[in-house]
Amino acid sequence: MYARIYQCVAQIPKGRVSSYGRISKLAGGCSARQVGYAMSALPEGSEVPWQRVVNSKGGISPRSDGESHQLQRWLLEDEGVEFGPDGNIDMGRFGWPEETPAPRAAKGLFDA
DNA sequence: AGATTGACTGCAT
DNA sequence: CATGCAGCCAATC
Repeated sequence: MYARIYQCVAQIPKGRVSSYGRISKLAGGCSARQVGYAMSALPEGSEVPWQRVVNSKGGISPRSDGESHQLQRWLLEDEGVEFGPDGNIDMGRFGWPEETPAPRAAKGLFDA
């Protein structure tokens, strides 16, 4: 069912993250909710890097667990993803796909 | 079968 | 800049 979503999530390169909305579009035009729903329904032993899926703010959405979101952040940091002071990820650097306006600042960050 | 919820998103106030 | 509301599609009750 969610195979499409899981597949898209699995396509996220290591050290990158994507938002529900993007995944939903990549998944075939579903809604972001279905992505989140799929994540909630995601089995524990899944090979799907659900941790790379974040909200539009590039941050982690607190779910029912209350602790898993911290684990998610930990996993992302372990992959090389850098979190901002607001607990958000720089979509200009780690966002995937890089369809962001890519301000010249982001380019500099890449080189930096 | 109808109503409600859901790890969301974007625009409007 | 923070809160509110409507849209989205699918699953669960």
